[in-house]
Amino acid sequence: MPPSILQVALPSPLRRLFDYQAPADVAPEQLQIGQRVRVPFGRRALVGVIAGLSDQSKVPSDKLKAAEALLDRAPLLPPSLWQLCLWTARYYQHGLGDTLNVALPVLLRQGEAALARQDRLWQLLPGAYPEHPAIQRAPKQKLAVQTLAQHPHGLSHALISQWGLTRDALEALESKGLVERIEQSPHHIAEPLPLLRQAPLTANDEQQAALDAILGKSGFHAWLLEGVTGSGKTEVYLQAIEQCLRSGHQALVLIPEIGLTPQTLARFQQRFSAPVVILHSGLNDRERLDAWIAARDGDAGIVIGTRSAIFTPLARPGLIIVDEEHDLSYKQQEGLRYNARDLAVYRAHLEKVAIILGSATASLESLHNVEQGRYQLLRLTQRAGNAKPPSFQCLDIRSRPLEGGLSRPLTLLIGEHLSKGNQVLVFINRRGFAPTLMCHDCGWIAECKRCDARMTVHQSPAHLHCHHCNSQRPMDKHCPKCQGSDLRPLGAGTERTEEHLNACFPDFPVLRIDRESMSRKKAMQQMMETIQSAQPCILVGTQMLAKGHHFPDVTLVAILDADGGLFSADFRGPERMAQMITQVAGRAGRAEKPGQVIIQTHMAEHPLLIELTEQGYPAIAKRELAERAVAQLPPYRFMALLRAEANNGRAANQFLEEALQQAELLVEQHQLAEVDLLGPVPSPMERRAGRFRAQLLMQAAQRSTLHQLVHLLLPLLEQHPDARKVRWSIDIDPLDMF
DNA sequence: AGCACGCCGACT
DNA sequence: GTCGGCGTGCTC
Repeated sequence: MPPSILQVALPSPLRRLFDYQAPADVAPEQLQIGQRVRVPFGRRALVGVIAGLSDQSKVPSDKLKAAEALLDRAPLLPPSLWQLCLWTARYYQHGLGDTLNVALPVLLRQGEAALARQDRLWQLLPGAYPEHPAIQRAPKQKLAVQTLAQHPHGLSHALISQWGLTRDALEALESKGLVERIEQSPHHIAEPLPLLRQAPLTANDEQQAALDAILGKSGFHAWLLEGVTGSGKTEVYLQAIEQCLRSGHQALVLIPEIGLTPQTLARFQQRFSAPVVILHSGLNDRERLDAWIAARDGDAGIVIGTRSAIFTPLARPGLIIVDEEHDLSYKQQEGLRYNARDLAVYRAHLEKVAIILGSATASLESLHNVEQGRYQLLRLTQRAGNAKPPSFQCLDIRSRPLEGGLSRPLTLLIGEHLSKGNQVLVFINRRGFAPTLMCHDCGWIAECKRCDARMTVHQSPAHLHCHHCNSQRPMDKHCPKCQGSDLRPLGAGTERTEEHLNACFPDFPVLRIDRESMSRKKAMQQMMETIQSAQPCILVGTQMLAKGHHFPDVTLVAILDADGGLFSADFRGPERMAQMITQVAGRAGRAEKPGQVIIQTHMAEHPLLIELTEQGYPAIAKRELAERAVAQLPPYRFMALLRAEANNGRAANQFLEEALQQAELLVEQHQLAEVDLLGPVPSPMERRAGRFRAQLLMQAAQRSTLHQLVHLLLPLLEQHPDARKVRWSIDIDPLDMF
């Protein structure tokens, strides 16, 4: 008798499975692990996934309900992706149901059929050609005809936007009798198309060596591709993908979350005629599901997406790429706190395919994996066209007055570069007008009412804004403490720097690039046009400037305030700062226009800055790693962070105190070796959005010890009566301590 | 997490 | 008199 009790993973924070009887109309032989079922749960109906089958249950039979319906005829996910989800839940100590909830597209979580829609295809009719007189004044229609000409078997309606086509243009062509719409079942057999739309660039020696290495191995292999900006990592990706496609496989590419529309994506689409699926935040639920199905069924050759794309199933995986692998956006910072880069490596292992981790400033974790022989290092050191690396220089601003965050010598230097017809990039990692509003009479400072933080001053419209909880309030007119009216913004953010530069250089455009200025969609396009026109201008911006884009006509990069990173309480502070400065610096310059990088600082003799300017990121990374080894910090030791927050400060702390006691007991009972329990301590910013936050840090020399401890501890915490009064979470391999 | 049940305060 | 505050308990 085949097992007929379903153990179902449900979208609920409860870290366990729920038993059900098979649906009345389903024979036990039809049941398989990985199928979705709709089940009654309390007073509602939920969609869950069968995670186990058994012929018995510990639940008394009068409490056992029957599932309402079986939603899939076969398991939803290919075996490797199912394994990845199981592993993710175990490794990050999260419920399987909630993990699947993160991994699956919304419509599948709601019970939608996991089948491609009946495919609507657009196809050229005989007599349609790009020079057809009826479309000579309609560039979009002309483009559509050109594109459809490359798809003799029709182009799926779902993919038209990926090819830059619009429904309107196609419908206009339809009415002109030049194209037709056909309905086709999704798995039609298409004849192979020419793979490339555009010839590859010629690889230089280093790129070729990297490609030879990567393509010379089969099965799982992890490569760390360390390439300075401009050294052509993307070309290595593209040619590796080309070979992957030629062998009939699919490639998965993870990219960081980027505010600016990345040029990289365009290069993928321009190069290949294989369907490229891009999972971006603009997709609606149906489009996302269609892309997911196209990937799972092997209809998409290349899948590109941010963090969550690591959970996209592939019918024929051949290669995984993680671009800018050091980027923090790969780590999810709430709920299931997974790191997509780390999952990607595990997934490549499961799928038995190669993975390329690329970065100009590789994370210390990855460099450590190279040391350990787990990853193999490939280096690209030459910049395209033999462009020289930028020259670094610290500018000591002690006792120099700053205006808009800029010292006089820097302002003069900016003027010089502009007058030579060059562009200038000013990096300031602070949004708003000024980070502080102070009463000049009594020293009062405007603080957030809900956080332990100062309010940031914003202009146009003038208001105070807390960047931690997003609360806003009108600017004070009088000091609430002494009634004085001399309230002054202190320090500079992007708005103030922009204002100052506008005043200094009225003849040159000043373009501000930060979250505010980018929220207007057209603004960004206009800016990109100005930048690409190569006319002299000044770019002022935050981190956003440091990601993705390259600005070939920039010859001066100014970093206004490097000192924050020098005093960071976080042990990753130096690594972050060195990555940031190197990344910003890498945006500038090309062969005939070498870049100059100026770092304003009060600490010009700080060893880290000297090391960075004289030896560069690799030297810092090497020394930092050595220091981490001595200090027994990650990646030489493993961390898990138990966080708690509550409306009342004592509750969070008390919960963690009790967790500490339980953990100490477990360490003793199970003789767990080399474990440190540190805390509980208040979070670096104790109060945020009105809640008090504290944390308990657990460290161990062995990953498995830490895993065991947390695994034993969590059920105890769940049972704890206070567990409902505080919000708590566990973070495995935390990347920041806030 | 949801959702219901249940027992005390200011309102149509 | 009720609407609704959130404490507590449960979900196969």
